[in-house]
Amino acid sequence: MNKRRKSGRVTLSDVARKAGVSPITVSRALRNPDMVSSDVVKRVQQVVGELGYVPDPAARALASQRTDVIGVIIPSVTNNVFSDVMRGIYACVEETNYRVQLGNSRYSEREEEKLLQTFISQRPAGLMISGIDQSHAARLLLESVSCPVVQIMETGPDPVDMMVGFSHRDAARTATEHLIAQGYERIGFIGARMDPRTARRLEGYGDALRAAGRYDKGLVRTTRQRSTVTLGSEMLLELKAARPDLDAVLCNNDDLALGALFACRRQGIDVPGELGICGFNDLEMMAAACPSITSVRTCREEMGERATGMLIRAIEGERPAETAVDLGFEVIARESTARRG
Amino acid sequence: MNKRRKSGRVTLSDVARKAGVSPITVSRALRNPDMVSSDVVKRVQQVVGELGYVPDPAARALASQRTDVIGVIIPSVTNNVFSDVMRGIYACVEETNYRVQLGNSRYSEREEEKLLQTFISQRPAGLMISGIDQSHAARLLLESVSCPVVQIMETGPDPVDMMVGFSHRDAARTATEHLIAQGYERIGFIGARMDPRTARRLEGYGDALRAAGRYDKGLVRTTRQRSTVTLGSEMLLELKAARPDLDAVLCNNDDLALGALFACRRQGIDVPGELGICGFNDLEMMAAACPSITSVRTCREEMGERATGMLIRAIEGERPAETAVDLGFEVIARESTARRG
DNA sequence: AAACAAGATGATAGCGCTATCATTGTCAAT
DNA sequence: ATTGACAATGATAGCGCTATCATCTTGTTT
Repeated sequence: MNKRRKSGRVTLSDVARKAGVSPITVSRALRNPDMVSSDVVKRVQQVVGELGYVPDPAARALASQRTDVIGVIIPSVTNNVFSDVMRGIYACVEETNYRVQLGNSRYSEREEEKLLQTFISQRPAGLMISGIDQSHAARLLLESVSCPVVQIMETGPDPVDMMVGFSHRDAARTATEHLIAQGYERIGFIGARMDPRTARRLEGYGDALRAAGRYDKGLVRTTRQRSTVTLGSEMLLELKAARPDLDAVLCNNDDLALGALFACRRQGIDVPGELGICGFNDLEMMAAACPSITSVRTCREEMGERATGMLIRAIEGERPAETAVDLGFEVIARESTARRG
Repeated sequence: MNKRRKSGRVTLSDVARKAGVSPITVSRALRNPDMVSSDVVKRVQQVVGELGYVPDPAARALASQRTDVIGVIIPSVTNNVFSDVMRGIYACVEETNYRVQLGNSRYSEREEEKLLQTFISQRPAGLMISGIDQSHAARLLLESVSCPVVQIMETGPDPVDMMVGFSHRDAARTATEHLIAQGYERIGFIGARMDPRTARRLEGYGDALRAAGRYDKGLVRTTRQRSTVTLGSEMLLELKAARPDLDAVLCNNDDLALGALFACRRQGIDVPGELGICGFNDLEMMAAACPSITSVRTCREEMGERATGMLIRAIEGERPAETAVDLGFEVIARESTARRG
């Protein structure tokens, strides 16, 4: 009777025994093959295959004080914007040995701090966090952590470590300037889920209109509700009812823009003649819509990829020269704002 | 000079020393408080707070042979359908101590097997996998694993362990019958990303039309491309060009349906008069569209929640009575198929 | 031939936790 | 008073891996 636990798992020692070398040599053959003669490496790999050995990540983490985990904290798993970023992250990570651990802060600072705590207790290889508006506590945690960190989605001064994003404020300003250039005069703003990025877009909208001497806060509608297409319809109708002179609207994101478009169709409001509509993010459907919808193209997938690439390079000791990358944006003008076109 | 490694981390022993008890007692106070006197528990918790102790999951995993990880394998992180399911999963998991580890198989069997292998090496507390069409190797892995397993998205005979989903075939059949009942006669099908679930929907479509004596394979268009709104427009136009007598179309999913709607608008095809359109999944935007689009409502979020709940209960030893849950579906009739209504 | 560097391998000792069994103290039953 | 049952706590020994230092080959240098 063996009273000791034992998991029944094939271990390094099993491989070592069968290959006729010591366990530590097997470890080296698998992790640092160039420290071991090439025929030993070959023999070890053969035995690994025969026995179906799979390393135990927990044991490795405990012994070496490090893991292959890249912790990613985003505020929403549902939002299209983040799922595009995730796609970029997975695309980049999948050809490496790193694993992604996803945390969902649900737009809550408390939740974010808790997640950070949990992640850090796992000694992650790297951390990725969305936004630049961490709470003080979260910021301290991030600064004290010993692994590389990338902030994504935005650019800003004073990165914790690295940063990949673009300026939401500039993007919204440019989009608003586009509406002005198209000859629209009373340009509204509708925004849902007012997170810090959305707030900065609203600022950019304000910048452009103030510069043109046309800012009117009665044309702005925001809500904390989660943004949906239906909500876009409702908000547009509400704004239009309150301000019948409204002749264009900058939407906080594409869902709202699509909702606004449908509302117009339903009410017989001509787009772009009677009302111009501009979205934000340029989801794929914007081009397909009828009329097609002007939007601000942002490189979401690329953002995930670049951030992951930088993180992995930093983990492996090659700190990139440029630690803050601005991926920019582009206003894609389409039918929905083609008043003079 | 201490040559031993040491991570600088606060450990159980530090807490034990300060609280004046043995490490194992601290462990018990935290994991099984009812095995320890209540004042010791209180004292330990106090010290944990003062020292900021956070348990090391790797050490725990190694010593106890188990983790709090729930492995989830889905084919796509971008697809709206899965992100709704994910939302349900996270909603359920976030109030527990389990963690989700997400794996993205990208619709590849190889990838799925690899992920399964990786997950299993981590001794997960439970596994969730989408679909019922695992490869033989994956099936063997799942059957040999010692933790509970839930298959989601579909129902079918012969679950590995537990199952939560609905019948895609029945759903598509019912949707097709709805089109027939609305008086449509030449009903087409457009489908992208032909995964097993999509294939079963196509079968359901065929079932209904064959039963009505109206099946015509020339009315079916499928592609392996990933589905997008733009693709929906293209496929509809192509099908309509090839078969001008087409008077309704069942779309494999809502993106395609939306694309089809936009294409009709662009071509001046009247919906629902000249063409009926039915989607699948009932994404939120279907109700907001103009005309609103008929679709098959599926309980994606609930599916994630139920599956996670069942998994956690099984992990904790309470095997649910019902191991295969059919969540059903509902055809939501809207304007896009209201030819007689 | 002696001395040494570099390369390959091994022995040892943990990483931070928990399973297991052993010990102690307490109280009711005999 | 003696016994046993039970509750609370502790001592010990790993879980499967790798960091560290030690040893043993080689080939190279003078």
